[in-house]
Amino acid sequence: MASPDTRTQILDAAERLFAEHGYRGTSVRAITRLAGANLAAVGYHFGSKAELMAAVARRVVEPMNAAQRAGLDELLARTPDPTVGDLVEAFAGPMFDRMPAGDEGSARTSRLIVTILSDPAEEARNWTGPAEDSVRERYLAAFARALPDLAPQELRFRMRGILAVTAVDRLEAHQQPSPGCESPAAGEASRGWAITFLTAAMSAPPTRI
Amino acid sequence: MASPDTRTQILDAAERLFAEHGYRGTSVRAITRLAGANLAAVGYHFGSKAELMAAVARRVVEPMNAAQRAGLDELLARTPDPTVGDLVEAFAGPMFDRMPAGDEGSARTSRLIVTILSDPAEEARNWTGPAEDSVRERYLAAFARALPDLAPQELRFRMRGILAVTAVDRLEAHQQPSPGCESPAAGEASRGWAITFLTAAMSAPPTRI
DNA sequence: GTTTGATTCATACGTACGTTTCATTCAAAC
DNA sequence: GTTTGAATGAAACGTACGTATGAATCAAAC
Repeated sequence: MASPDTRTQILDAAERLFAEHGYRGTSVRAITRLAGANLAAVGYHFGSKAELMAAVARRVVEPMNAAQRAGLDELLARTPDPTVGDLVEAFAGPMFDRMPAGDEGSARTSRLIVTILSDPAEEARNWTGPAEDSVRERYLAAFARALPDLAPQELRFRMRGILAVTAVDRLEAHQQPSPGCESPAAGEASRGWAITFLTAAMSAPPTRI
Repeated sequence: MASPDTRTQILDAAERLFAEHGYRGTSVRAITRLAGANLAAVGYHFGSKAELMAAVARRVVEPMNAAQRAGLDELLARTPDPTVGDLVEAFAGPMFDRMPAGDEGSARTSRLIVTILSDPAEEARNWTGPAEDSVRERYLAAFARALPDLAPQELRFRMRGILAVTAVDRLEAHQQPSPGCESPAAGEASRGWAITFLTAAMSAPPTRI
């Protein structure tokens, strides 16, 4: 299908640059330059810049989704009614765990996910498929069982909150080395902080009208 | 200084387009077209696209910061030790409240703030000044008094969480009319949901190592 | 009525972009 | 050794961008 892998090197370079500068802030020329490939290679292997971004997004989002799905499966195999804390851990945990790409790749992955979620480019709406939607719906149902008093709309709001907190934390962790701040330990600790923060938030009693 | 206001019309148009398509996704030509102004007007009134964005950011962020500052002042005037819930309300509330621009302007304002916070463009680092940093530091100190057991780093993480939840909620509220979902009531209710969510999250006991 | 200074206008400049084209390379199949 | 088809390479295409220029406009000051 490919050589020792021009294609993969383009994917790697694109992942890094898209994460750092966004979709519109990254040129095909910069990608191929970093990948050591020819400009036309993007067209040849992916068709267009947008399809390259979709391929990058797929490669990044899929393993995280698989981890979320596996976590929920394990949880439900142990007990039909997991606690809120367990659900938060299974859902948010994978966003903090190391991805196959390695150590620094982890932060970059999360940063890229934020880019995907928040990029105002119109193309961004089609970067992710319906796969992660189905995982989210499953978690939604599980949370609904654990929080029977919560209105569906408020529950949906809170699930968005989980995404927001994890994503934005990873974002700032990556893009701002923090001016005179706590970068070293924070990277390790933020996963725990997030679980604490989000478990308490999800467990809050329903908002009274 | 100006006509009935080419300058203001450019600011309005830029605010809307930057919010919808991001900094890089918005061209000076699109701005001046929407504003009914000439292409060169941006250069004349603001100097450059980047300086225009800075002016837009200033105009949007300043009143929200003022509201946050005023809320904290009022709170501290009433009691030296406000509750966590009061602080959350005073800090997060203004992000949901209507801005002078009017009804739909509110969502757009919040969306723009997200753009400012999350835009990967290098220019974005200089769009906001040190003013809002000082407000955040004051809230940080107030929260620290209300949550004496919390390590400073974890507190800082949680404050980022407030920004994340409010910002991302407004983001999705504006950019996705939600496929078959709860847009109508959600706009009204999300402020309350956010306060509930964030107050519980901020009040969580410290994370055990 | 003329001058003045601020604003608007049409237009051009130089650059960078995404994409396309077509020739070239190169390892494997025959 | 030749053929073949995938892969790479160098270069150009047309378009859009941010910015700059200098003439035209126009209300107010004199």
